[in-house]
Amino acid sequence: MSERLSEISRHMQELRDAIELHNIRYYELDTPTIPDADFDKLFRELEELEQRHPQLITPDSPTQRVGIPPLKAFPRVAHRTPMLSLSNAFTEGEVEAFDRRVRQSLGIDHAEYAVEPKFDGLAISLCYENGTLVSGATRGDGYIGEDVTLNLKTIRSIPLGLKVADGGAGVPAFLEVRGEVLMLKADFERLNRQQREKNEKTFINPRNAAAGSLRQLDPRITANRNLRFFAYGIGACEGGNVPQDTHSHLLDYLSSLRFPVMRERRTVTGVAGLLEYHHEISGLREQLPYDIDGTVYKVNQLEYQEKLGFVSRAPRFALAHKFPAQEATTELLGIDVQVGRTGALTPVARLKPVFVGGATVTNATLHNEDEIRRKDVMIGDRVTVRRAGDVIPEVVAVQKESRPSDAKPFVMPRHCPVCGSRTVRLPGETLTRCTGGLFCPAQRKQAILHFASRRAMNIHGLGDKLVDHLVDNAIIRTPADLYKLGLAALAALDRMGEKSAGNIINEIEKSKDTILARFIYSLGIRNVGEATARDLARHFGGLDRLMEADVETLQQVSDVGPVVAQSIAGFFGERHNREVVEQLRAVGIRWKEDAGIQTADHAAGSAHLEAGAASSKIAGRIFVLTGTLPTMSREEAREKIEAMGGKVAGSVSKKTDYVVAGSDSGSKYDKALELGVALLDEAELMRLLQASQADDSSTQADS
DNA sequence: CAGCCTCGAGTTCT
DNA sequence: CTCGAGGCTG
Repeated sequence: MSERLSEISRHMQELRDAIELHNIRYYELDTPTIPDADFDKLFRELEELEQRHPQLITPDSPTQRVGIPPLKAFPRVAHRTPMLSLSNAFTEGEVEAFDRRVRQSLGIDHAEYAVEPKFDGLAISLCYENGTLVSGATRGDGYIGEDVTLNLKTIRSIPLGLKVADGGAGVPAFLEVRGEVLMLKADFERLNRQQREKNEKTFINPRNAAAGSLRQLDPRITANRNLRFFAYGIGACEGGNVPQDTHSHLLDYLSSLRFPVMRERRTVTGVAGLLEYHHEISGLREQLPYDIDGTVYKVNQLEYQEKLGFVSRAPRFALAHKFPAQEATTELLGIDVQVGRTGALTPVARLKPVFVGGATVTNATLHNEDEIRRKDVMIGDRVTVRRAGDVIPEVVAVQKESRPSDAKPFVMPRHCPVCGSRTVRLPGETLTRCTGGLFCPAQRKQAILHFASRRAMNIHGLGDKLVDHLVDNAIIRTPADLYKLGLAALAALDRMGEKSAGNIINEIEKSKDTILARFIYSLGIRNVGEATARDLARHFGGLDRLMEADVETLQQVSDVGPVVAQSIAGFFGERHNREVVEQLRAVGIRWKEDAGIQTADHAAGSAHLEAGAASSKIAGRIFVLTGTLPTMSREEAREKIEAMGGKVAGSVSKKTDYVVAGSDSGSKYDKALELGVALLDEAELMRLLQASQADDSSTQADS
């Protein structure tokens, strides 16, 4: 045995030496002597041996060099001035609104704009000190980017040093140039051809190719990718003869420093000028050598720009006018029917895979029967597909003129495709439902998944594959059964190691400590979501009081009307449900109960409001979160706001007090502008939170 | 009773 | 994110 081991050890040393040799040849001498595939084979063999004999791994093994995620390989750098995103407009109406706001704020009749195409590439920032390029970084989240200086230096159109025409006196002490790195369409095609020949993965579009190329750890690879750079603005600057009057002069200046500046830029006046330019560029789109996704408008006078300032994370003086979402046509291969947690049958279009808006789309929801009828969709049709809101695929329309003669209409099944129970569509409802209830495996699985979901009992690692397996093999039937699972039973499943089985058992155990609101939500009572579950928990304070409440008592809770009350009473009226709840309690799920506030719900609510509102700008106020915040998730922000007694709503209305906007915020941001709701960014929110926390503790200390 | 505001539910892809 | 529908308010 030990002799065999020493033999293996020797072989591993040979592999290590060979790999290192090829590594050096490849990276330093640039003359690889064996094909990449053979190299990979050696590497994999070593990896396998190391996996089997971990005690034989040496610290100098080439396998130890890799495995560091490339993301971490680039140092993070803070931008001197944040790289903000632009507000988007999709319609002419939105562009008109933008121009109106600009004119009103400035008190002028006609605004002049610097306009240019919007490149579909990566925003970067280049820093020059005394005329020398010292660093370059990606946009990142706008505040912190990745330092990719070495890679940027390989881009030939980026000047490494600045030569000022006036003889050198005018070189700025510091200059930050902003622009876009991109790959030309032709270079993208060529690169993909090469990648295919080398049997390496191809890129989806020029933007991804540019991003991938810029983030190579080996600058030599970047150098071979033929990336381009175009400047479009200036961040921070000190000294030099940098123009102070207009944006277009700034671009002329950058051009004089030999930065590539796009040829299609121009200045126009008023909405008419903006729209005409947009139209013109749309027409040119196909012929341009690079991808663009719209046009950018900036108020030309720098003085005006300053006056307009910023809202949240976007300048008020600029707008990105985007082209409409790209559409594509494909074939509708069939319509499947999915069964949801509440038994709702949802028709889903199976499409011949088609590339739209940056992703390959194969499925698209058709929502319900009425939707299918409205769009007159038949199986076998050619359909137009687009990604709505840039994410969710949607069937836009049917090309009726090319409908094949054998196209079949969709018929909502009379029986559930999963359990065979009858399906019903109640009069006045749009949804068709399976009547199988928890007898239906689809509904049972969804119920368990809902129970375990993050916002309910938060059992990490219990995904749909595992639930499928557990339910199909009759290992569990109800959420309560989860808590009776043994380690042995779980580890015995295929593809489930001892370790991951242990992790899940652990997570299940952890979930036993919870709060009443989560528990109520986790039961999956129809029409009772997170918000209602919280209201119920607050009102009743204990589970027994909730379970015993009749329809009338339930309706005393705010936001609970006859329909919701009936759902709740109906749920607890079923013996099966009461049994599951009993089992869950018996198995050790626990939460704190209190007396609740069964009378005068609204009075208690307003007392709460008064207590906070006296000193706080948060308690009782309604917040809406949108976009990606720089340092925390929306979820974290919500918790912080709620901890201070604030309320977080899902949509913006007149009642909204604050909209907290991050980057890439969407329609909610626009709505906030429209309604004149106060906009905050993350930093402002944090300040607000801290201020009211200070108030809170001082008032508490006083009393 | 109408219209507005919220909440619930369902969904896709990387 | 979007749609539908429940609940509240004027």
